[in-house]
Amino acid sequence: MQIATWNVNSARARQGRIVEFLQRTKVDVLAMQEIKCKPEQFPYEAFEAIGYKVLAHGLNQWNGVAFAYREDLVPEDVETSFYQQPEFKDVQEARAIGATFDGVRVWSIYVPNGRELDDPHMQYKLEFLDRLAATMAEQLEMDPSLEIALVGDFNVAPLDEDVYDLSMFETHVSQPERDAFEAFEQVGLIDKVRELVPNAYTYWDYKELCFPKNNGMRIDFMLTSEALTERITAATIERDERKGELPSDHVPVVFTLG
DNA sequence: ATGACTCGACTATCGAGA
Repeated sequence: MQIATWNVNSARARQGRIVEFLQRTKVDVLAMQEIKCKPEQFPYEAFEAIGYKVLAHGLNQWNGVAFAYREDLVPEDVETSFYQQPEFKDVQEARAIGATFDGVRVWSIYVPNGRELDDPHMQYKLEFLDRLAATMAEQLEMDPSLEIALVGDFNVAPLDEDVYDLSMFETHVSQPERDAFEAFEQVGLIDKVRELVPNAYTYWDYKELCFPKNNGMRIDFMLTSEALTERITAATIERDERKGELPSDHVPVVFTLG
């Protein structure tokens, strides 16, 4: 079984590339972020034509998360938010969708952008990360044998090497954001992909030739509970997906289970 | 060697992304 995560930056604009990726890799489950549409606007036909079904959660043209999964799989216990997921201005945004595939609990997560260190969105981001870690901790305390994959765009660069030039950044690398990210490790969610694919970026801004200059960031992660981590046999970061026509600014991250 | 952001929204600038 293969699971992937990809911030696609619009499911409609990217449908051709997403379908080609699925045909090429044949991943079983693809967790998407930034689908930028409502469920009724999702381009289901292109996915169904190649044997994939879709679960989408989106409120408007912002955010939005989804799963594409092989049509023989049956998603169970679908949730479109996590327990006490924070709101911004009384709106619970479409930033989380969870479903169990073949016994693996997969969450597609799009962590809010904090914008600036003193922006209200930064407090929202930190609360979002805190609540998410607390929810995962509660579930793993009840059953440490759970196979959980918490994947998506975390909008945090945990290590200095995860950005091309530390002096260019204030957000994504701040200590509060890094502390909030480290909480996942403390509750038992492990970044096995980093061990298998060190020194790689997952995002390059569209602006200022960032990709040709390799001015990137590592902000997309696949965190796994201990039971699931033990099953991971391989991982890739699909850097070539940043090339060519109409790329997303993020690339897919993939792991394989034995 | 060059390039020099993209998407979706009340289609025309603008918010959002990081």
